[in-house]
Amino acid sequence: MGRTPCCEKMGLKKGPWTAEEDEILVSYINKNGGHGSWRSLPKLAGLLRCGKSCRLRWTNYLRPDIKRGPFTVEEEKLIIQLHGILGNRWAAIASQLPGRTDNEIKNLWNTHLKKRLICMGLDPQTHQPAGSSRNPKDKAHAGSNSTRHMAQWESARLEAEARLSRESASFGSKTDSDYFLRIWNSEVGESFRGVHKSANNNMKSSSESPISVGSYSNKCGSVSATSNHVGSSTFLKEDFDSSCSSELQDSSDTSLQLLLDFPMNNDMSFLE
DNA sequence: AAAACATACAACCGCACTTAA
DNA sequence: CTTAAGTGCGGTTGTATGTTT
Repeated sequence: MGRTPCCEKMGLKKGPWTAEEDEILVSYINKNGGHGSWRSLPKLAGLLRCGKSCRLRWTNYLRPDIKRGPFTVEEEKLIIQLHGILGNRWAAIASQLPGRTDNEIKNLWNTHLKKRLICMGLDPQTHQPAGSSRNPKDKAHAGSNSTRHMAQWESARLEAEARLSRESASFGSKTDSDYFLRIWNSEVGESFRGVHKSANNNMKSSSESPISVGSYSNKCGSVSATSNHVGSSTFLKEDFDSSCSSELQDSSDTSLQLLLDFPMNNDMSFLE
């Protein structure tokens, strides 16, 4: 159907935003209690930018709730975990990291995290050991990782719900279970359930489960325990030695560990 | 000191999806 | 139902900055 350009291209500015432009955009949005129509915003605000550019600048940089500064180790771990589940769905991943934008996460992934996975000998797309899916058949197979994983998710969800109802009277603080349910009920879980739906008919019980999350954590555990060629991948030692072997310090670590250590054989004893 | 190279990140582009007429 | 506008998203590029030679 052929899209028309979002704006007249002639005479509109491109490239980096100036402080003046930022100020105009921010004050316009503040004054009007929102951006309204992005398309008409530049004209109304007096900016020589297209609406798309304004939206991008606002959502990725000027929004007041944006958390700037370096990513924490926990955030990086979470991104890797979520990427294993969701793939390159940056917006969905960003929705689990308050104050972080999809663009920021995408940049982090492309500049740091992807390399780390490669250094660890993992395929950054499938989170499988590199070279394990050279067979073209495996390419199609890779798409079913989440399919195989969904039974575990579903089981874990049911377990968590049951456990939560048991514990709800005695716990006021965050537990593994409620964190799991929070994810399950979030966009991530929603996305996963979407996969579940579409793949439901193809679902077969599988004894082995080389799913992304499970195999990833296992790989990390074994690598950090045995690898002699860590080299530049300090990530392995610093992040995963601590996360895989030391005491968990807080609920977020615990929650992450829940995902990292997701069992590969439907053994849900970790929930007990 | 300067050129070459590498890295990080903001911004752009185009496609896909949603919604309203 | 069809069509086009509006918006969101992911891939990619351009440029500023840092590092190495």
